[in-house]
Formats: sequence, C-alpha cells, structure tokens
Amino acid sequence: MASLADRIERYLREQLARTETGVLEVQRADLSAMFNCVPSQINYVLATRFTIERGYLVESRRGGGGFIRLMRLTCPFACNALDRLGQRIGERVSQEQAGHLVRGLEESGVVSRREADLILAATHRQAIGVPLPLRDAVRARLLKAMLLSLFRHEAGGGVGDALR
Amino acid sequence: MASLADRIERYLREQLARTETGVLEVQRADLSAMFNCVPSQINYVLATRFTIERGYLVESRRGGGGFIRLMRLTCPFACNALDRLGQRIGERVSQEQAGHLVRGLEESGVVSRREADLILAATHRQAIGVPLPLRDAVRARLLKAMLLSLFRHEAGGGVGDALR
DNA sequence: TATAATGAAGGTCAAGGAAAGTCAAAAACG
DNA sequence: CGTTTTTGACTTTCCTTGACCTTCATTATA
Repeated sequence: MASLADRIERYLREQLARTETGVLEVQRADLSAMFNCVPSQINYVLATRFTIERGYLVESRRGGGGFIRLMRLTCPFACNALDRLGQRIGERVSQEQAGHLVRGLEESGVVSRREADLILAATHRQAIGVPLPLRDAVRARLLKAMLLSLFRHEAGGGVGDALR
Repeated sequence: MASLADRIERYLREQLARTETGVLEVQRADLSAMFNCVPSQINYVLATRFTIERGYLVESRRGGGGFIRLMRLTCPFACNALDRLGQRIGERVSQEQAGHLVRGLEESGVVSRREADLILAATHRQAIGVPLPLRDAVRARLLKAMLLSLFRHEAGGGVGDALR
C-alpha cells in the first residue's frame, strides 16, 4: 500500500529520469492538483525524499512564475556533501537513517549495489546486536569508518574530516 | 502442539516461499489480527525466527503506509561453504583473525579490494568501539552479516525500491 | 517615475492520526 | 527452576492536512 508520499516520489523520479540534463522543473500547484493533495504535501516529499544525502538538490522560486527545480547530483563526494554527511551522522544513527543515507549513495553511483548491501548488513540491528542506547552509537562509528574507507579510494586527503 | 509463534513463523515462511523474488511485504496489524494476538508478538517472531543467521533480512517502515518486509537470502548459513565460514568465525573473532580471513577472501577473488577494505573498516576495534569481551562478539556478528549479504539474491526488478 | 496594491506562486509549522518498535513483567512450558 | 512465549503499556517514526507566512512579478496610482 504505497503511501501518497511514495507515489509522488516515484512520479518525480520518473520525470527526472526522463530528462537529459538531470534537472526537472515543476509547479507545486500542478503536482498537488495531480495527486489531489494539499500543496504542502509536495514540500514534505521534497524534504524527506530529495535530500542531499540521497543525492538531490532542490531549488525554488516563489511568486509569479515560481517553480520548483529538482536536480540530481552526479557526485556528492565531489563537493562538501561528505562533510555534511559526517555531521549528519553525528554520535548516533538509527538503522533507518543509515538505510536512507546508503541508498542515496548507491543511487548517485558513489557505491555499488554490493557495497551498499555490505554497509546495510553491517548497520543492521541484529548484526550489531547490542542494546539500544549503545547500538546507535556503534552504528554511527561503523558508518563513518566505512564511508571513510570508501572515500580514501575516491579522492585525496583533506576532505571528509567530519567523518572522524 | 505448535505455539503461536511457531504458527506465525510457518505462515510467513509459506507466504515467502510463494513469492517469485523471495521478498514478502506484510502489515503487522494484519498479522496480529489474523492470529488474534498482540502486535508485538509479530516482532517476537521476527526477532527470534527471521534472523540474519537463519538467512533472512527484515526491513520495515513505521507510520502511515508502514510495512514489514521479509527477505530470504539465497545462501543461508545452514547450507554450504558459507556455513563453514560461519562456523570458523564462531561467536567471537579478534581483529587479527578477521583481517586474515578477509584478505584471504580478497586474494581468492571473492571480494574486491574496496569491499575488503570496507569490511576491515567495520571490524576495526575503534569502529566498533565497545570494551573487549563484547567487542569480539559484535565483530563476529558483523562479519557474518556482511559475508552473508554478499550472497544475497540478485532478484530482478529492484528489490527494496519501496524503501528508497 | 517611484511607489503602493494585488495576485500568484512557494514555505513553515504544528496538530492529529497511522503505523511499527521497545521493554519488561507475567504466563506457560519442559 | 530456567527458558521460551505471550501480553500490554508506552515510545518513536512517518504521513497527511490545514492555517498562516513570505517572496516575487505585475499593474494601478500618486
């Protein structure tokens, strides 16, 4: 039973995939009319699904002739997204947060399917297997260590300090 | 005299066997209604019966449109070569043991350099970051989970798409 | 021409509801 | 008696909606 947010997300991703440039412009009102929902539902989808962690950038303009522009990032590791990633992880991460993050990296081509699965397996509750306050802390350390190991191959030193 | 947990387990395994992809999505509330039990009973079954060690992966999402997703892994520890690996790992492994094992897998071409580094990063003492009796146990679980993930079903048509 | 009004976008936030998760105590089992 | 199962109270996460706010372009007006 795909939720409304899921359907909107899927639609936007399809449209985005159809573009040549990886840039899509839409009108919020059009979308909300198309899906029979309140306009702010669109904002919710954008805020939760098209985040920088998942490899997207969203710009917009208000007023007459306003628009929402969706962009797929080709290389999140290239800009300072990695540092934000590290800060985002912080001292503790839930399994869900980790999942979103890793899927985003996979989507933007930073990690392969196998690598993503590897990370997800290691950040799974049962794999860590310690009780909860501690578990999220262990997961955060694991995630940072693994991302850092990937990043060492990806680019030279200096960037990604926030992962440590 | 099959217990309630046994019956729920059997039902889920039957449903899972019926799928083409090895992926089953259910609603916790549906199940608990079907078996006339409290919802958390479902969690108990999932936690005790559908573990990674037994060759299952469980994902879920809360909130509206929430679900529980059960995935059967292709190569449960119970069957072949991985079984021996799993036994060799046992309940605890030191970082050194893990290192030897992973480098061996890399040399024999089972895992790539990047994947090996990923695994080693996750099994590093500082990454796990808990005191020693426990740390080796966590490392063993991590190692098993990660190796198992490498043998996951390459089910066509985007397994896990609903979560992304 | 400078400015004020207007309408047309999109943004924010918080409340409420809909799932699933957690934990520990009680019960049942062997 | 120790282990496994069952239960339920409480928590957390996620989705949906609606009331109200901010920004921009255009047009009317002094």
